[in-house]
This record gives sequence, structure tokens and C-alpha cells, in this order.
Amino acid sequence: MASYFHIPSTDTSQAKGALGAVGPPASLEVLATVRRYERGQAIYGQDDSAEFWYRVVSGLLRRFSIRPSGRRQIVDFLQAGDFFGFAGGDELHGFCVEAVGIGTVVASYPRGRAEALADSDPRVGRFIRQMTLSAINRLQGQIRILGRTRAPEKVGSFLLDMTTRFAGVDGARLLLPMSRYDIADYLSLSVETVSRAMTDLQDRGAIMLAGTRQVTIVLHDVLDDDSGDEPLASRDTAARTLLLGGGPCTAARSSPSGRGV
Amino acid sequence: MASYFHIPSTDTSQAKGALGAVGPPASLEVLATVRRYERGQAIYGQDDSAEFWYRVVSGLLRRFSIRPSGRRQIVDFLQAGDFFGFAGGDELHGFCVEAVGIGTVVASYPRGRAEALADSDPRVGRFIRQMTLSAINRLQGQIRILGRTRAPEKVGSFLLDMTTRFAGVDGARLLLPMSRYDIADYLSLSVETVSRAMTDLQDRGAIMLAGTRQVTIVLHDVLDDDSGDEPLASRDTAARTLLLGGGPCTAARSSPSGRGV
DNA sequence: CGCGCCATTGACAGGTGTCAAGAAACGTGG
DNA sequence: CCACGTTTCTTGACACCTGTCAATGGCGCG
Repeated sequence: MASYFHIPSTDTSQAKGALGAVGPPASLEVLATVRRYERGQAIYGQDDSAEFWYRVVSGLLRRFSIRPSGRRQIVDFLQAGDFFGFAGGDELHGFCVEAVGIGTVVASYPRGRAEALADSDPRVGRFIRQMTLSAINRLQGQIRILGRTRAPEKVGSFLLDMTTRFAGVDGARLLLPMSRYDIADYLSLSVETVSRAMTDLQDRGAIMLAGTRQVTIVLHDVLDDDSGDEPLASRDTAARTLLLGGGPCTAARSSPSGRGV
Repeated sequence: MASYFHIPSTDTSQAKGALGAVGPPASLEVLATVRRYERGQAIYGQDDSAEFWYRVVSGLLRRFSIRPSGRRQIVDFLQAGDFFGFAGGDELHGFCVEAVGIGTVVASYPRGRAEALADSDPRVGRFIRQMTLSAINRLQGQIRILGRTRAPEKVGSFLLDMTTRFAGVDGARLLLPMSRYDIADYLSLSVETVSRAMTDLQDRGAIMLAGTRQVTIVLHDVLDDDSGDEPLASRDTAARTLLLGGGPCTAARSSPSGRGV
């Protein structure tokens, strides 16, 4: 974290998914402006115009929106290498992006020039498509998690998902970069329920907690398990799918890898 | 629905969001192969290889995955003009796609040739980026909905979201193209709870039901309301955001338009 | 008419949000 | 170094909501 304003190459000290490993093309990178953000500082706001694309150089960001009720819903956690800010056509973002910790560095790209570059340089276009696809994968992963019905399952699959993105040297140990409040707003749970789910998973021997942020995964299958022991939920739906659906959609999958659209 | 196998242009008889209105470039369209699917028939399965991109010509599809417990989770509803099937880099989809109703027509594009075309033809590349962005918008919309805590709110925001996508001639009337079971698996609720939420919204005067599929929106703000009357949820979180967050993220938004990344 | 499928409603147990209190971790200043 | 305030995290009690199980009615179709 020494040089803040130079060498905007991605910090790959953290383990990353297979996709985001490759950096942006040099022709795109010359457009970059790099800036450092403090804890809680906003990169952009909910009603700001989408004039830039962004890339996380190092640190962690949260993308969220505030509901009329005051509830904060976190839609995405962004780490080194992740792109964000490419809006859906009209001018507004619709979301806020904030730095979670201190020393978060973000590169920004002028939207118009970046899009023009994507037209002229196939590598840039392909890269942008890759970035949007990894964004889609992250969103689908969160939908998978939000789709679980009970809190320990949500927290469990969240931890597994984080392991694939924020894992330390050995795969089982995980250093959570965000607070319980962030996790709660990401999973649409109350902080108390997140806390209870953590201790529940620990009591069941699925994880081990060292302090509040360090988690060691012990039993993967318990975290991934969405069958509340015996009762396999939604028998009706499953049965209907088996009868009507046909095809290979009936087979259950074991490993959760959010791919494809 | 007369000509099944020719003129694969998008059926725009249904109202669409602003983005998907423009059709695919002609250079991409020459690669298309069009096919018709019956009710419940699979376009591809969970572990099929992602050799094609697809576009919905007419009808409705559901994209989902089956959990080990047997629960079906619907990740996306796809209608005329929507693209799908561009996987996240590796070879598998990870999801199933099925036709919801009868007479669903889908165009498929060989993946390799379509990607090559995206490199050589900027219009195709831009179009693909547009399609991925609208996919992102759909996913973010679902995350917003799944983030709500109580069933009537989920169903209410779901109905509003569907109105923007499946609205009839006048904006308030909505003809649901999917069953209660589909809605339940989309919102991660039980069918009974969806049904109860519908009647609850009707009792409160927010909607009017004519039969089971036709819904008339009466009070938008009730459907969009996520504050359970008085108690504004997560005071802690909101207060913390107000104090720490800073920036324009504190302002609440009224209209739910899922834009931006 | 009988038979699936879909939709609705009721009863009940279990899980989660809320409110409240207390413990632990962290930063700051003395 | 310790005291102190703030923030974060955990745990408990209780009301409410949702999933489950069960029963019923509507609807299309052979």
C-alpha cells in the first residue's frame, strides 16, 4: 500500500476467481485516473451521473442502495480487479459505492472514451465483456445466497462464497474484510441473526471462529447444505419439475459455482 | 404466433423496457437458428456445455437451478428480446432454461462465431454489451426484490417489476404469464405465502385480482413500501450510514429503476 | 364425470425481527 | 500504561411472520 498514485495495476495479493485474474489492456489503462479513498468514503452516490467506469485497484468496496425505510441493501462487494460503474444505458447509477476499509484505491475511466476504445480495440471490447460477465456471476451468486430460506444457510453459503474470493494462503482460512453489519445488509438479515447464525455454525462444528473476523471452514457440506436435515423442501415443486420439466435439470449439483447466464 | 420458423425478429408486441427495444444487428442475425419449444421443455440443462448464445423471439422462459434439497430457484424470467446463455468463461451453464408456456420461440447463435463477430463488428460488440447490461439490470432487480424481508413486500415489488416488463396496453393492468409456483420459486417463498400475500395486498386495496393471472395495480406506493407502517427498520444501520457514510447516499429514492452497476 | 393441476385458506410449530442489555474490540487522550 | 468513549459483537426474551401439513374449491381436459 505504499505508492498510492502510480502503477495502477491490479493488486493480486488476494486470491481471485479464475476470471478476473487477467488485467485490463494497456490501451484502456492509459485512460485511468487513480485515487485513494478513506473508510466509508463514497466513490459515487445513488443519483450521480454515470460518467465513469471504475476498477478496484486494492481494498474493498460495497455497492448498495438505501430504501425509503432507511434500510441499506448491499448489492455487491467489490475487490481488487473488479469493474463497476457501467450503467445500464441511462445516465444514473442507482446505487452508491463506498470504501469499506481504509486505503482503498480505485481507478476511473472516462465513459465515452472507454466505450469508443471498446469499439476500436477488440481486446478492450472482449475485456469489457469479461468484466460484465464476472459482474453477472457475482450477482447470480448473491441471488443464490439470498434464495436460501434460513439464516444459517445464508451465512454458510456466504462464507463459502467469500472463501472463493477472499481466501488467505490456505483455502480453509478466511479473513472477513467486512463487519457483521455489512454481512447483515448483504444477506438481508438483522445483525443479531447473523451473529446467532455464526455461533450456530460454530456449535455444529461447521466453522471455527478466531476473534470476529477470522473464520476457518471445517465442514464444507454443512455450509452448503440447504436441506434442513430431513425434510426436503418444496416437494410439490420438485415433483412437478421431475414430471414436467424433463431433461437434465432434474439432477442436483454438488459444488456451487455461479457460472453462465 | 403464426410463423414459427421464419423472420426471427423480436416480437415486440409486449411492452419492453427502454433497453431491449432495439434488435440485434443483421450481421449477427444471419447466424441464428430458430426453434420452437413446448411448455416445460428445456432449452438447455444445468450441466450442458455453453456452445450457444440464445435470444427469446417470443414467449417466456425461466432460468433456474435445482438445489440438492430438491428446491427449485428461479433466477430469471426471460421474454422476447432477452439474451441468455453467454456463460462466464468456462464451459458450463450452471443453470437450466425452460419454456414457461407453449409456443415459445428461441433463436440460437454459435458461440464461437458470435464472439468472433463481436470482435470484428463494433455494432455486434456494442449490442452484446447492451444485452449483458440488461441482464445485469434484471438480476439487480431481483436482488432488490429478494432483499425485502416480508412476503407482501416481495410480492408487491415483484408485481411492480413485472408491470414494467409485461404490462398490457394500459400501464396498470398486468397479465401474469407464470404460475404461483413460478412466482414462489422466484421470490424464495412457499406457494401458500405467495397466495396469502396476494390476498393481503388485495384486502389492503393495493391491487385488484381478476381471476388468478390478471392483476390491476391500484396503489403503487403500497406495493413499493418496505416500511412496515411505522417502524423504520434497521435504525442502527441507517443511523450509522447517515453518520459515517456521508455523500448523497443518504437520500432515499422513490422510484425503483434498477440501473447501473 | 373423473382426473390432474392450480389456487386458496386454516392450524400449528419453528425461525427471525425487534427491543434490550451486556461483553468485547478499538481508538483516543490523559 | 491505563482510563474512557465509541463501535462492534453477542446473547436473551418475546411477538410476529413464514413454512409445513392438511383440506377445499376452481379450472381445463380427456
